[in-house]
Amino acid sequence: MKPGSPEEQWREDCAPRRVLELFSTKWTSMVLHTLWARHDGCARSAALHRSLPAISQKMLTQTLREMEHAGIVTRTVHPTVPPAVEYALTPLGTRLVEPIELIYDWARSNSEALDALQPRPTSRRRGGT
Amino acid sequence: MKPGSPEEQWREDCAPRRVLELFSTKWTSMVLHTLWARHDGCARSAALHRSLPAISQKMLTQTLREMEHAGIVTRTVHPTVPPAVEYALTPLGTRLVEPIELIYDWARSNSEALDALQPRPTSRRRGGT
DNA sequence: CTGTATCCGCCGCGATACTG
DNA sequence: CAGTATCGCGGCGGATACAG
Repeated sequence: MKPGSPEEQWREDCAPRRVLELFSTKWTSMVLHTLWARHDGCARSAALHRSLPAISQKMLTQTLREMEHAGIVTRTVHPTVPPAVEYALTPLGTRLVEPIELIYDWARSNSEALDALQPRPTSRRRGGT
Repeated sequence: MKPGSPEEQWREDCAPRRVLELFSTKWTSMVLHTLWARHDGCARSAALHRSLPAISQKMLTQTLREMEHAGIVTRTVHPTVPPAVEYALTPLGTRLVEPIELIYDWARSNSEALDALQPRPTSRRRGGT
């Protein structure tokens, strides 16, 4: 235990926080999982989009850009026409996949227990009767 | 690979999505980590608050409630005066800690690489000059 | 000590339209 | 095909005040 630095580890700019922020956005983990599980770590934008139809073009690009910036994917532009852009997991990103997959495994292993819970009393309606 | 269910696994109400939503809120992972790493899986509200001074009372309660609802912590009210409320990790929650800790480990192992990246070109300012 | 209620700013994210 | 710009809404989350 470090008596002098109880919570200093939670500075906004520390590595853990930076990573957590990645996953605080809606699509990061799904894009990461999809890229890895369904595209073997390398896919074009359109292919990813087909695997994740629910994501908007805007958020797909934005999410991938943040991931690129975090060093977990690379972005390669092939100067063809029409242009083709390929996203590939970096070794760093591949190592990040493992814990993410564990979370998915956890969720699936306990889906019964999770389903037994009420839908979600979260977010109360203001004008609710 | 399941050719017939390309993205049906991403229904809003499936277990993986439900879990991801937990971590899409700002404090869940930090509360989980803190409860486990600094309080041995069991702590009173005030103690947690002391370990995470940056969180507001409101968000601490709200986050813990969502975690309770997800079955990863229990909430025990001791009818004393003043009241004491104790939050404890469930076995389910304890198993969820592992992948979370791996993410922290990943972040710490690669903090150098992460630090080498630009601050964050994310979130562009709208009215920027 | 623990928790709820209210107000409110900020920004994540979707929809749409447009560029190369 | 890939990406950007813009608009608008919903809701996360902080501050504050109050209750048991």
